[in-house]
Amino acid sequence: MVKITDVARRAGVSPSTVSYALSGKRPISAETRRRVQAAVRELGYRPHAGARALAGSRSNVLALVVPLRAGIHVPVVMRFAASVVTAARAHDHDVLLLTQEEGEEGLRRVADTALADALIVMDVQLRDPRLPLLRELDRPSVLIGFPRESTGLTCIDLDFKAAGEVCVDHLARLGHRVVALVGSPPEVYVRQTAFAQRVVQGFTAAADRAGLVSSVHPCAAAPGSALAVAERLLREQPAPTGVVVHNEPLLEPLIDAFEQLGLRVPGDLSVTAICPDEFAAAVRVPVTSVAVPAAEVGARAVELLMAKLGGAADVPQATLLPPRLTERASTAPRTA
Amino acid sequence: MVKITDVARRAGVSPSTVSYALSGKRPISAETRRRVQAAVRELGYRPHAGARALAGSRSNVLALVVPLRAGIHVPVVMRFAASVVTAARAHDHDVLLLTQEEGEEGLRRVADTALADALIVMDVQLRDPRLPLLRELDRPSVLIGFPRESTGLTCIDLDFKAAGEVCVDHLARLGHRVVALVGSPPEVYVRQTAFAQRVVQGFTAAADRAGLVSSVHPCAAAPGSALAVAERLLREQPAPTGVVVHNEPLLEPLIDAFEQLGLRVPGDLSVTAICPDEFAAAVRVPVTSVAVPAAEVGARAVELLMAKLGGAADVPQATLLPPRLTERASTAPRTA
DNA sequence: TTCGCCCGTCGAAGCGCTTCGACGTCACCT
DNA sequence: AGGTGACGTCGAAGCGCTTCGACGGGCGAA
Repeated sequence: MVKITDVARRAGVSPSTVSYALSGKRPISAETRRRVQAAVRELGYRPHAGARALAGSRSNVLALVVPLRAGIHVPVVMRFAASVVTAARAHDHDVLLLTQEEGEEGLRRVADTALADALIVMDVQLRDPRLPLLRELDRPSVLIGFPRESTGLTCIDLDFKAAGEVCVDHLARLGHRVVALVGSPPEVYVRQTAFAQRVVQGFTAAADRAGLVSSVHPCAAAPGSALAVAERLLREQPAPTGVVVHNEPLLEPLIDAFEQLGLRVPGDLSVTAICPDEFAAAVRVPVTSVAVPAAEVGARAVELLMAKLGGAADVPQATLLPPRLTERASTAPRTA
Repeated sequence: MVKITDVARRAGVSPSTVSYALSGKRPISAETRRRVQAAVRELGYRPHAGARALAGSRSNVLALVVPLRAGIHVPVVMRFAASVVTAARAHDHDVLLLTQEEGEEGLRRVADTALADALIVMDVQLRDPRLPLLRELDRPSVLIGFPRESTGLTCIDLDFKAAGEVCVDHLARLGHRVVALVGSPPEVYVRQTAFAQRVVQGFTAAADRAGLVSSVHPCAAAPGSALAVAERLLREQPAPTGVVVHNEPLLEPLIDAFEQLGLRVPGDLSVTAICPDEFAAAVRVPVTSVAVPAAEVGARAVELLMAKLGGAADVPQATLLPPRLTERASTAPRTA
């Protein structure tokens, strides 16, 4: 293994000079820097992560807690995760993968052992048991999602409440008077998953405000459940003509189910969704949707963390990304 | 931060004794061990990961390369990943998440910096560019998947060739004479992804052996592509009565498409799949399938790695899990 | 009783890096 | 011409842990 002293010898300088030349924490002459870099290249030098972490008290590792649990849609989660990894690498950091099951103990472990020097937590619940821990931990953290009480924490997410509102407003503007929300699986609500709850709030509030009749239908992603919900919706009195879908895996099957029941989308029924754009655009009938900007959220979560690690005092506590609705083929003015 | 000297003082012993008491690498009296453990608990001691890695030249971190690229089904990948994380934790290791894009450079980096002390690589291609690197690296690695030439490497996976054969044999036994394989998206084959190629080999070989007419259809997971493939299959002369699906997201839509075209499953058409059991069982018509045992593969990959890290000399180079076919509702004897 | 050995413990060295204080040199100002 | 910084570099200390060799005391064997 080639170490910093090897590089120093080869470049004809002291180890500390090598360190400074590489970190830029002290001025080093252009000539010396060049020699050091040449030596690094020639020897294939890579600083030892452990040694660096010990001496510098920075591991350059971020811990990411991903929810791999019932009811959450894995491809969406992985979009967030992938963008976190990419952004972290851009800041010369690596990402440690923690699962939800590790829970608070896992967070405490990576923090206390100095394995990671910052944490990113996904799948936040309204009253999340991890919040006290995150507040007291000496390491900075960022939540992707908003708990009920977020003071003292740094949170970022799409404004899901506004997203629910935007969908309803869009349907209302098209003349729809009866709307329904096809939501995430029941267990997601039972757990009080923040983003799911917020969509319901926004959906209901906007419907009330606009004087619409509205209903909410949590919905598992089981086979045939699309058809079941579709039938249930059509039996309602009055029957909805506008539907908001907040359940990625159900989106396509649901539209199929409607058509199977003799309803045309958007002819008889307008559908909007809250999901990543790629999903909405890839459905057979491209769906008007509010984008869940996973890539942006992941990247900005990392930026926030880097700012906190850098000691910035002005890191915003709350970052709510405004919803952006893209009209596609699944919504149309109400007929008759 | 509480360190080993704090624990030592509290327990009335030397730091080295604490270390030995915790690692068990030297005999320590029961009484002393008890006092050390008490001190650890009372002070909430956690060894510093960096210091430990530096002194012990073991980081207790595994690097996992996950493929988040076109054509691969994310939920399946994450099953592997989740089981790797769980198994790693059971061995007191953590998991560093690398994406495919980081490529060879990423592997080399985590190995050379001693960030990780072992590697797990997924999504292996028949002639994978990473193989030379993995062979020369000083750190042990395990591949989930088999390249064409695997000598000098440790690989584990479902025996996909046998899986393809088992599916065909099952259909042949039911009397089907014309079979089709609905495979992964074209780009997966273009990349020479090992498991996809192996299924094709097994499928074709078994069909030839049994004297069946067979055809192979790579198939993207686009909207409406299920219907397109279904139509294409039915237009063939002779038309297949047995179908093997090796494409998770297409499984349910494909069956829907067949029924939409007037074919009953399994009445007119038998369908088998190669996918995790949970997926096959969750389709509207539960599908006879060969299980992709993601949990087992992930766990055993970690076991193999631990054996190699432990210096075991007898770690098997190749572990091919035999296919296990479960009959469900989607296959029946050929009628007429 | 004495010798030798093993068990349990200790002290010290050292893993590879960062960082702090110090020092020499040179340019610039007065 | 001497004083004053700033610049560029060096040496040494130390991050928290593991591990090696050594050592004392107890025991069994001779």
